[in-house]
Amino acid sequence: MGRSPCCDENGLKKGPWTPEEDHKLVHYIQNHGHGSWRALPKLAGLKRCGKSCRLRWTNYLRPDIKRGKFSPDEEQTILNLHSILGNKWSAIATHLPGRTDNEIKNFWNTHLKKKLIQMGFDPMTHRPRTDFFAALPHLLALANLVDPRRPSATWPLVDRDVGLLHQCCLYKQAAGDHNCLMQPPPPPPAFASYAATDHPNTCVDLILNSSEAFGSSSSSSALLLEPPPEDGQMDMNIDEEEDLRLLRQAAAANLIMDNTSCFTTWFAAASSSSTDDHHHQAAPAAAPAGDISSSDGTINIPPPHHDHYFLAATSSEHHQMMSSSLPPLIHSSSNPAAEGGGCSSSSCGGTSPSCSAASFWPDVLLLDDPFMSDFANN
DNA sequence: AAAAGTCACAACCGCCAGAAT
DNA sequence: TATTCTGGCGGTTGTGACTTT
Repeated sequence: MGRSPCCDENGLKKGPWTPEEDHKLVHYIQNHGHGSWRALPKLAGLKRCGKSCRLRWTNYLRPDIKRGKFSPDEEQTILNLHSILGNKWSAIATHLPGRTDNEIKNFWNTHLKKKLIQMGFDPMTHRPRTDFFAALPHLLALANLVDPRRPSATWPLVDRDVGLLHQCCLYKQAAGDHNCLMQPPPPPPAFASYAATDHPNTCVDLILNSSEAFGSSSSSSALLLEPPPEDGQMDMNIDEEEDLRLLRQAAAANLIMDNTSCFTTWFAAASSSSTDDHHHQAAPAAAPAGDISSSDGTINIPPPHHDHYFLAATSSEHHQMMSSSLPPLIHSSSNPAAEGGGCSSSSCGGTSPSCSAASFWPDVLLLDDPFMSDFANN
């Protein structure tokens, strides 16, 4: 029962609109209204299909369109709405006067999506990403930081790594563990200012505590490592075999951020193939080039103050508890867009999380926005 | 200065739902 | 009821502008 595309007719122009065409279209609609879009081109003297005219008008020529950069408020609104509505650009656009769905969609695809990814969030679910393999190069760099026996130094750090740390905190919060010392660091790109403050959690602290986040703070199977000497002088001559042994031991014991098995797998893989990546030097771990976004690309890490350094182990019971206490991947109840359909099968794949757009943004983001509050209450 | 790469965004395409016939 | 028309939507592409090498 298909019908031919509206632009199949011979002689109809496609491509960019000329100023003359714009003028004809605007002039006609101002005088007559658009009426039937199919009939409009002929009446307005345009060699375009009605659909092209409608898009040109609604996305570009309409007088009430606000052009220019999106304000921070608009950006936040889009993030909030997208976390609930998903890719319902037209629905999102109704809450942003003067902005078209096309404009919002473009802004999302070119800015916000990348921003979320960089922060370690899945842009579709708004939840922390779990595809740790994708971050493997960064995590390999972090592996050097994880080793508390390495001397404090000026370590390069990338925003994405901070995003991963942010994930750790969010997961821990989601797990309902209130006993952890760790508080969520601000996510990047606030990292530069974060690093410049007297925030009690240094990067090393965060990493160490993040192991608690995914294990049990009362775990009896914690793998204790040697604390640094009292004078703060650390052994620079660490035996590589011993180092690798510890790493493998950690992986084998299901350690470190292990609410996803892939991270353990990563850890095992990293430790077994890390002779090139896991140097034992006083020099900082090399971070991927071009990814450093803090002001000078570095962060000063003071000596850790823990009595013991440990890679917290997770008992299988606790591991299970942690997994079950995490928020579900799909919050369909909070996402009418996912429930009500409207996603094409090609883009959503039915039950794909990309269709659910479950919100995992902090509540403050929701409460700040009157619309979001209303939405949440209804 | 030129080539290559990246970004931003206008425009197009195909599909869908509802209205009209 | 079946078919066609129409407007709308979301995904994708093409291309010019800009940046980097």
